[in-house]
Amino acid sequence: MPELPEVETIVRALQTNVGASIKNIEIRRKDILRLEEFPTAELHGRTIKNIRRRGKFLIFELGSDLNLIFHLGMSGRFYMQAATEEPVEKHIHVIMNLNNGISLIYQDPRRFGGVWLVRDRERFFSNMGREPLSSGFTAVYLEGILKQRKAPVKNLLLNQHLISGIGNIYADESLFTAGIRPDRPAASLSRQEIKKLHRSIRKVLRQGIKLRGTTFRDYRDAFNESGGFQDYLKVYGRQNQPCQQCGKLIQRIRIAGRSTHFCTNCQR
DNA sequence: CGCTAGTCCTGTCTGC
DNA sequence: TGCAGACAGGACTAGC
Repeated sequence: MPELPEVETIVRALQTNVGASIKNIEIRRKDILRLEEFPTAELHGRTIKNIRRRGKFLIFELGSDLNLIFHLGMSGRFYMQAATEEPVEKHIHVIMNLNNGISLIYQDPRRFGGVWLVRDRERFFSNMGREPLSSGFTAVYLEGILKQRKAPVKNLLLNQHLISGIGNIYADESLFTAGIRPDRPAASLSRQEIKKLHRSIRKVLRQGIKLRGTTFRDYRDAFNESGGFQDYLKVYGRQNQPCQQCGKLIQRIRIAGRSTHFCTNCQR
């Protein structure tokens, strides 16, 4: 469920724990661990040097040689609570108790997410596409991704090896803002359209972050609170409702197995 | 190599 | 109220 703006929101809230150290870590479900070797003993006593995001991944830097990395999948949550509070909810898989009295809780009912313990962070992320809000994500880079490819443009926006962090909601919203149908073959976009799409992606993601993410169903931030961007969605989840720009009913189709929302009049 | 369909899992909502 | 079926902010993979 969480895409770039949601993970970014969580990371920013967790920053208050930088400098704290890990008293202990409780792994309640082993199958959420994505590595055969997962030496939890190495985590004890480690100081959290930094907390950051890469794409949809949440990274705890525990020194120059160790990173604890989470992916929230479709249904994952990551939140803080006082260590004195009992973790009562279902599907809590990891609890990290810090020496500042805070417990960090990782919860994921569907278990599409995962946890990694990674020494070489560069290598772990070597196959990932550029960050859409970084200076490296230019219109020229986007053009390079889209040209010569006949897959629907939306598929390519969702491909984490090409661009990191965009998911189903922000793909649909970016394409609406750009006025481009999601099922257009990528190679059919003109240079002007690519420029518009590039600007739209950045604009929509920035707005998503500013409003602290989208709570469409069950996303919650690190304080277990809802986001605000759901009130500003133009197409996602608005099938059969009138387009706010032209009044035509928003359509829902299926692209690459994902439900896809767009306006047949405003997007061409 | 590019692309699509199928798969993993639990919870929730809709319609009969 | 029960129950079946569809669907969900993701991402691998097998196979064409």
